[in-house]
Amino acid sequence: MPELPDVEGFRRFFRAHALGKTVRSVSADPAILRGVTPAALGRALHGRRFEEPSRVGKWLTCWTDGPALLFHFGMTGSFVWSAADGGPERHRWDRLTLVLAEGGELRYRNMRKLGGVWLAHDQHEVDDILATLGPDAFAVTGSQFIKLLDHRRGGVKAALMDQSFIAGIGNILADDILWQARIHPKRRIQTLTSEERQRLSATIRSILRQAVESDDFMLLKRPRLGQVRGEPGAACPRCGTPLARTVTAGRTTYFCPRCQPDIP
DNA sequence: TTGGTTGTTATTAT
DNA sequence: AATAATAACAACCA
Repeated sequence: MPELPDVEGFRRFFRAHALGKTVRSVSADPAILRGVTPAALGRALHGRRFEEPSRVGKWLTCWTDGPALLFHFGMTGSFVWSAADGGPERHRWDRLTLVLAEGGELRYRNMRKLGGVWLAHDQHEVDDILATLGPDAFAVTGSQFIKLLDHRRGGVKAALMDQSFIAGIGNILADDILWQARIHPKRRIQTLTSEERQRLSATIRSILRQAVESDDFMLLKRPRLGQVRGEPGAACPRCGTPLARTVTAGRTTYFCPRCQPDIP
């Protein structure tokens, strides 16, 4: 599922293929566009040149020398590049295709229709779309995060997944982070010791850094919960204890009952 | 055929 | 007011 490291990969991908390139034409599935029609999007982007794309949380903002395109990848979104000569054919789930004047097509593919594509005409409109997001989970400093925790009550996993609290962490990453930091997902934030808060902060930074650098989170060599989650009879990669399964904020949650004891 | 999956939003409850 | 729980959305897979 696209979480922060995946979207950071999409940012680099977009940059590698579209930076400095000019839009010749756009074709779009209206079902994936938010607040703009395919025709209006085509008019807004025609002849525009892409500038440096930026990311906050799971959102990607692709600026041109005019308006900006914003992407959210939902649970199944990705980018596909098709070179001018011999690239892959268009696919039924390619919801948006940017045909570039210099050759090639950059496609936004999304099997389902969660997520979407927005058009913003200026910085103010971009800010409006991203207004509810908390600070980016990878950009936030340790002391900023500790301060955020001071003002948050309730379950720790629910907070990590709350995009308005901190942006970029989804269900899979949250489980991995809490397992690595040895904190039970349902621990109340008020009950976390300052040592645990520090450990949580450091773990977020370390896991996100490795995930972003590895380019492919699933290939990370370090022991991770994500390597075994979902397997029948899954055991903790650290101690071999059978993993426990529960539901938090409506999402399946795996944790090690031995490494992550529940302290009320 | 049914249930499970996941990110976000909306709604309702605490 | 803030947090929690739940359903809804979409579409595939087992």
